[in-house]
Amino acid sequence: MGVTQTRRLSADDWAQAALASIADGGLAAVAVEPIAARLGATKGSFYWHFANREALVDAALRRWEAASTDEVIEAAQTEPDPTTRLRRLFTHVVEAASRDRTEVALLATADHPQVAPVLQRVTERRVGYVSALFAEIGFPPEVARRRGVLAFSAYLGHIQLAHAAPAVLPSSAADRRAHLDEALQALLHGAPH
Amino acid sequence: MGVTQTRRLSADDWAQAALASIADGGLAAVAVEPIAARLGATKGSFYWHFANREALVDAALRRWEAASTDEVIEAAQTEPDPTTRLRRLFTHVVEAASRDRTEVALLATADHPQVAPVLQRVTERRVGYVSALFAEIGFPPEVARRRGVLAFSAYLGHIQLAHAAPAVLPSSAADRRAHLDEALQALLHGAPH
DNA sequence: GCCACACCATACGGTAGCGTATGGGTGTGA
DNA sequence: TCACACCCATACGCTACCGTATGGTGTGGC
Repeated sequence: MGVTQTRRLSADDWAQAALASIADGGLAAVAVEPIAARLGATKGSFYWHFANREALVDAALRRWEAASTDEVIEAAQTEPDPTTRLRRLFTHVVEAASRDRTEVALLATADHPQVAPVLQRVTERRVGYVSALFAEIGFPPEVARRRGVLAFSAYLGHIQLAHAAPAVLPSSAADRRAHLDEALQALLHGAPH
Repeated sequence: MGVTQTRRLSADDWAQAALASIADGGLAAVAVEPIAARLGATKGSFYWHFANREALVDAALRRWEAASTDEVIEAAQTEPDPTTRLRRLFTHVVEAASRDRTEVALLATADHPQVAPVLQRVTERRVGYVSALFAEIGFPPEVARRRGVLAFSAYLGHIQLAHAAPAVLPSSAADRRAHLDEALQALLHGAPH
């Protein structure tokens, strides 16, 4: 009984806890002692599993990169029509970002030498995916690419707004829907049918 | 002669240096001792002008808020046509953000209790301005607002991309122009003439 | 020419975090 | 059951920073 678990910890437990710390406190919140306390352990445990803090950050980022690539695939793969797939992707990904703040938190430390390459890879994959979607809809490659970058920019800016100044975003469900319609209409204008 | 200046420092000198630190190291870089070293002074000077670090951060943010409101006004006020004004605003503000990283840096600490209200005010003002521009172009108020929010989202996302994954953005001047055209075309589609 | 005050340097104590050293406990295979 | 690898706690030194205490210096007003 009792809350304290006598179970031993694995390296993965630490990585998971580190990722959770990133999500709600940014990269700076990945601190060995606080996380140890959160896990009900001490640094002694940590330094057995990892060489140093850098290795922990690396493990957490590896975890995030893997998860964030799986996620995109899972999102809307069932939907045959690419246009509705784009809409579903948008709604899903915006909602996901408001639940899980990891992406915004990592964006906040895009400069960091360990974060930068991960963020670049994930971003390029995502932009590539959205661009492919526009191509599938029927836009010529260069246009599709530009629309894809624009769509991803709008997404990034949106989650940033939701985080920094939610008051400017529509609050009611109806307004949010109208906003999404407006955005999709703009991004898809001139689409071949 | 010599580099070392015997001049005394003002509170404003400190605020300016703090803002510069934010620009190239984020809020965490606002540390008394490093800035003192950078100014060729010591903490003794600082704690004469300010009560503590919090007051310094406050002064720096105040400076930024003032500067960032003046800036928008100055940008494109001479241009009579609102559509070209929008285009000029876009190009100006994107280029400004790549020179001066303060906005991205502050966005990275949008959670911070001192930063949050400043960021909200500035964001609301800017979104309001762009929305007004769309209204002036001829869109009905609700549509103009949505287009304004969308345009600002695209802007935010763009400068974020330029910072975190510049490889996905167009590199040549011609491609950048094509990208801007595409974005404006999307944002302005269905505009009354 | 001197005094007072604005301005600043130096020295100190305190905190949070990183990393190391060292020893103790615990399970498991021989 | 004994040894040894595995896992962890405690204690320590180190660094970077915040804030305070205290004394020193230059300069304007008289």
